[in-house]
Amino acid sequence: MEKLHVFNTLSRKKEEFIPLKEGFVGMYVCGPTVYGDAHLGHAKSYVSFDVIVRYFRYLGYKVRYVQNITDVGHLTDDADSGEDKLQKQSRLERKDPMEIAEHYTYTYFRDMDALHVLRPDISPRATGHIPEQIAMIEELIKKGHAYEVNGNVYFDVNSDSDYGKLSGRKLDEAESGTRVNTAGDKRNAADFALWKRADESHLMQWPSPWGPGYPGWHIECSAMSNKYLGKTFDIHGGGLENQFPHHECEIAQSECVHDTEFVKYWLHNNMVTLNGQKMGKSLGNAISLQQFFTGDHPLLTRSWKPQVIRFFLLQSHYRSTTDFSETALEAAETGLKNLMSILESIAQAGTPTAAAPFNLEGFKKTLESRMNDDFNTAMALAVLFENLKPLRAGILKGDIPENIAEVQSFVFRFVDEVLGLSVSGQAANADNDAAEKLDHALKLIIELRANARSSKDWSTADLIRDTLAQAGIRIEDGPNGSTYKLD
RNA sequence: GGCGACAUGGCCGAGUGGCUAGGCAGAGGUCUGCAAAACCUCGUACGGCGGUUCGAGUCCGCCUGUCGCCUCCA
Repeated sequence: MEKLHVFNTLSRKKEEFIPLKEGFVGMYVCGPTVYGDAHLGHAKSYVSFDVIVRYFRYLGYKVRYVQNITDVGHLTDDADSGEDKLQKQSRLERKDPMEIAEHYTYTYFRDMDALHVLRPDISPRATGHIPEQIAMIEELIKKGHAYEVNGNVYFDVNSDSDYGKLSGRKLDEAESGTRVNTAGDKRNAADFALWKRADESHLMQWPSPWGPGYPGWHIECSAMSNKYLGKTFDIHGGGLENQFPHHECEIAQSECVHDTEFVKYWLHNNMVTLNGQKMGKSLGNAISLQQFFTGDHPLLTRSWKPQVIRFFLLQSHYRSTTDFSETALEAAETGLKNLMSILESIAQAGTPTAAAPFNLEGFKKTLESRMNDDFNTAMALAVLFENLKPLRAGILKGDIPENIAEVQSFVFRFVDEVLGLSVSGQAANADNDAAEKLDHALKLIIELRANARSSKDWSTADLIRDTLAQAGIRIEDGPNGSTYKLD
C-alpha cells in the first residue's frame, strides 16, 4: 500500500489514515492496572502499539502518545459488588494501595524497557486526575446523561442513542441471558458506574459532590485523554477485550460531554493464548515477563531473552491471536539470531567493489507498503529476510554494492527505530571493559589453537573449541582464520 | 442466548482472485582435518460440502470445530 491504512474497529474496515492535524498524531492506549506483574499478554499489546508509534514517527509524524496507569477503580468482580483490585492486593501484601501501585508501575516500566518498548510521552495516573473526573461527571449529570443514587453516580445508557456503536451491541439484546443481574440502585442494568460511594473501610477515597467515594473505571480514560489530547483525537488503542464495555463506555461519556466525535480510529490488538485459551491474570494462566526472563515458571524449561519475546510477537500480526509455546519461542529465537547475523555481515561489509547497486528504493518501498497495510510486521520481517539474505551472500563473496553505506544506514534505522530490535544487542549490553579483556584472552587462545591445528594436533584444537562452546563461546574456522561468537 | 473472530504444509505464521510469503525444523549437496557458519537444491498446504468465476486459500451460502466479548482483564 502506498498510503498508511489502519483497521478501524468502528467501521470494521481498513481505512486510510488521515490525521486531524497534518503532521501530528494524538494517540491514547489503555495502560495497565498496576496490581501485579505484567505478563506476555501485556507485552503483545504494548509492543504492538510501540511499533505503531515508532512507525508513525518514522513516517515523520509528531506523535503524542498517552498511556494511562490505572491505580484505582477496577473491581475484582461485578461492577457493583466487587472489591477494588488494588485494595485487595494491598490487603494481601499488607501495604498501602499507593505502595502497590508504585511498585507495579515500576515493574511494568522495567519490563517494558527490557522489551524496548518506548515510554509513552505522558503516563497519567487515574488517582492524579480525580478533579478532572469529577468535573466530567458533574457535566454528565447536568446534561441529563447521569444520575446520582445514594452517593453512587451512574451513566444512563438510554440517554445516549449511539451507545453500542463500537461493539455492535444493542441494549435490549444484552438484557436476557447475561450474567448482569445486579441491578442494585441502577435504573437500567446496562448503566455503568461513574462514581462509587465508599464506606470508611475503603482505603482509596476522595471527597466529591456526592460524598466520599472513588471513580468508576471508565471515566479515567475519558477525562485524561481529553486533558492531554483534546475532545477529538486520532487513535485510541487497547486490547480487544476492552472493546466492550470499557471503550464503549468511554465513547458514551466523552461524546455526551463534548457533543463531538471522540476518536477517529479505534485499534484493538488480539490476545495471547496458551493452549488455545486466553492468557489472563484473573484466569490464572498468565506467565509474567519476569518469569520469561528468568525461566522461573512450571510451564517454562528455560529463560527467554526480552528481545526474543519481542521478535516472537512481531512475527504475528497485532490483530491475530498469538499462540504461545516454547517450541514457537525457540523458532523465534533462532530466527532472530539468524537475522542478527545477517545484519552483522552487512554492517561489516568493507568498501564497495564494482558490484551493481542494491535496489534500496524498491526494498524500502516494499517494506513501507507492508507496514502501511495496517502495520504488518510479520510481512515486514519476511521482506527483511527475503532481501537481506541475498545481499549478505553477495557481501560474503566480495560483491559489495556501491551504495552499501546508504543500505546500511537505512537497514539499521528501520530495524532499530521501527521494529525496536537492537542490532548490537549483545555488544551493547556487555560491559565494555570486560568485553575488551575477554577479546584479548580469546585472541590468544585462538592463536594457540591455530598453532595446534597447523601441527595437526586435532585433539588439542577440538578440546579448546568444545570447552569454549560449553562456556557459550563458539569458535568458527574460516578461510581467513578463526573467529568467535558469544551465545 | 446475543455480538464478533478464526480454521493454511512437521511447527509458528503472512496472504490485495491468477505468478515462490517468511521463519523454524527436516533431507541432499558445496566448503572444511572434523565441526560450526555460509552458500546451493528440495515441500505444490490452505477444515468439510456446495456456489459465483475462464480461474478461489482469497468472494457467497451452509455445515463442523476452536476462540474472544457480553463480569475485572492488554
